[in-house]
Amino acid sequence: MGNDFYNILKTLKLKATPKRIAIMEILADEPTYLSPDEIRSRLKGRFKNIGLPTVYRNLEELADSGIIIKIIHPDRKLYYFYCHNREHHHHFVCVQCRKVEDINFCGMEEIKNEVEKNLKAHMVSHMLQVYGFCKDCLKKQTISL
Amino acid sequence: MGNDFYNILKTLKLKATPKRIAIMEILADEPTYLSPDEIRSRLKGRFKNIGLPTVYRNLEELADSGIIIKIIHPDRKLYYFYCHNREHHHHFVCVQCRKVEDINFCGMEEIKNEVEKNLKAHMVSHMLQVYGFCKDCLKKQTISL
DNA sequence: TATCTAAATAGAAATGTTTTTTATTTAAAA
DNA sequence: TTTTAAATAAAAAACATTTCTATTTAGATA
Ligand SMILES: [Mn+2]
Ligand SMILES: [Mn+2]
Ligand SMILES: [Zn+2]
Ligand SMILES: [Zn+2]
Repeated sequence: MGNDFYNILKTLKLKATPKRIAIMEILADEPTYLSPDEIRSRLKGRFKNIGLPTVYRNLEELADSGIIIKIIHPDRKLYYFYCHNREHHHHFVCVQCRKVEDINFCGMEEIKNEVEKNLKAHMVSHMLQVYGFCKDCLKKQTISL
Repeated sequence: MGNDFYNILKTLKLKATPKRIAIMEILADEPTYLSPDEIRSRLKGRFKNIGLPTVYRNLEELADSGIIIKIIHPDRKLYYFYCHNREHHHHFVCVQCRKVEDINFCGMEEIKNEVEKNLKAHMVSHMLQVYGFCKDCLKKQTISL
């Protein structure tokens, strides 16, 4: 039965509203990251009325709960992506076609060690993201490196 | 003579305007990251007229040239910081007092390997940032971890 | 199944950072 | 000095994101 978003939302103690489920379905079907407004456009095909604040609020909640991820983009806008990999990992983001791919290297141990032993600080979170051109975009030869 | 910002700007092929130099001096004197508007407030003490677009433009140019760094903050606002360390490195950012400290671990080799060998992609840039509470803020005991 | 309540929502309005525009000024090269 | 491209101030605009509030709804409970 594929992705059981209803039960995922239950587990997260969020009401399984049709719009919330639709947002997850849309993201899970999409191989690229999407902006809140693009997500709303897709929702318009399924719902007569849909408010942009609802989209923003749900995306924030779902990202906070960890079921979707927020892409930190150089253009400083918000983008979201559904990642099936439930392990801690990071992402390679293609700045041309918006593809997102897993990076299984993190270095968290070394970072944590540096922060806690050297700086005597407490690490709350870390972010690592890699930007570039993916395999397919390189093939298309539209980029001069 | 300390920091020779005039010549640094010359090297970067940027005009050494008084405001540009002042922005660099302000940042170099500051142990924390500053917002564009905070930088403008400090500039107001030195210049009668100073436009916010000028501050934004200069910060962007200086960050692009690599002489100052842009802090990617969870609050999604822009912050800038003058870092004296000219080696490639990353930062620990205290979300309470805004202190910035160097992290000398990067993992770029492993990341590059993963991106180029596994994903067959081309890496343009990467960002790594660590958020937390610094040593001093931990001492003040105002945080419950 | 009907009732209830906190959570979720639409729609409109506000927010506020960042960017654009244009006329003017200035750094620094010639 | 003269010249010119770069930098600037000021005002306006852009525009993504958030706030507000009345209404609706999911899902618990009787
Ligand atoms: Mn992933
Ligand atoms: Mn540094
Ligand atoms: Zn990690
Ligand atoms: Zn690095």
